[in-house]
Amino acid sequence: MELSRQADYAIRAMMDLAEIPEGELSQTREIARRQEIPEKYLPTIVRTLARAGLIRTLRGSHGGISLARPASKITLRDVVEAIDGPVLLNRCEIRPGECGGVGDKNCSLHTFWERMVRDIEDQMDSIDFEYLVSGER
Amino acid sequence: MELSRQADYAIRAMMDLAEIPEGELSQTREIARRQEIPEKYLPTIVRTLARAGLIRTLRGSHGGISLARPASKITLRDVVEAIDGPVLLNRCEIRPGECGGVGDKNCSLHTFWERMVRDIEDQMDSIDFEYLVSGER
DNA sequence: CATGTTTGACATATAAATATCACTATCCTA
DNA sequence: TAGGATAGTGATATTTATATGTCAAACATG
Repeated sequence: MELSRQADYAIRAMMDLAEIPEGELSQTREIARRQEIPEKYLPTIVRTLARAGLIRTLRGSHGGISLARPASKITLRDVVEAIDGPVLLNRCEIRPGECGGVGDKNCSLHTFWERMVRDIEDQMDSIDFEYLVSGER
Repeated sequence: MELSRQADYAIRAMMDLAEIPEGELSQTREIARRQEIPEKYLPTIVRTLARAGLIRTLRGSHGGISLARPASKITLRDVVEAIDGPVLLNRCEIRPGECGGVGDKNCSLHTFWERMVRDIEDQMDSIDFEYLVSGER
């Protein structure tokens, strides 16, 4: 069970953006270099983040990208779900009622995963990028 | 963030085994059919579980597989880690100290992931296959 | 308004996970 | 001890994730 590499890259790019003063732009090439993300790969990730409304982009000379709203208003979960979709889908959850549980009884596994997903979501909801960057909230 | 399909299959196969009386054997083909796991794929997963010491196998006519120890002594974490390895590795954890945190300060992200991994591990430790199958502990 | 710079989009390449196949080793039973 | 049934193993195919490359669109500046 791992976070996808794309999500990891996205989180670090967002942290990089959260470091600079609000409203200023960074170039993806610089972010990639600082965060050790493949230079040619980051644009693909940035596009997804932009479509999800998490960052703003500006083309052209002196263009770049920036957070679409204050770092304190963007959570880890926002970023992870923008990239990977909902947390921890397993087949048991995708098709409720057909849990693969033997017989007709309720699937204990299903119940367990539901609780765990909720916990993970709650924890990721509680972490915003201002905290990640400053260590304070 | 998802569980790998292999781990999902492995968990359901183990639940299937936990349903039958201790010591009796099941055939992988039957397990695959009941749990809707690709028939040709399950042997690959079974092999990993056997090497991890979680199941016993017997070849030949009337052969099959069974849990290597009582279902109450096998946890979800045992199975998930046998298949996928340690939980939730992200690059931040793989290379401590090089968190991609900007500057030299401690990486808040790192701290967060550590806590979350511990929580997930604890939850998966607390669920054994007897509970999963019977709903009781 | 021409030029250089930077992102957007899409096509392609590579790597990893998932799934299948063919063949071998082992075991039970007659 | 021969035959059939079952798992073991490694090779191969397929699908998905990751990464790169190419060119177009937008923008600032002179």
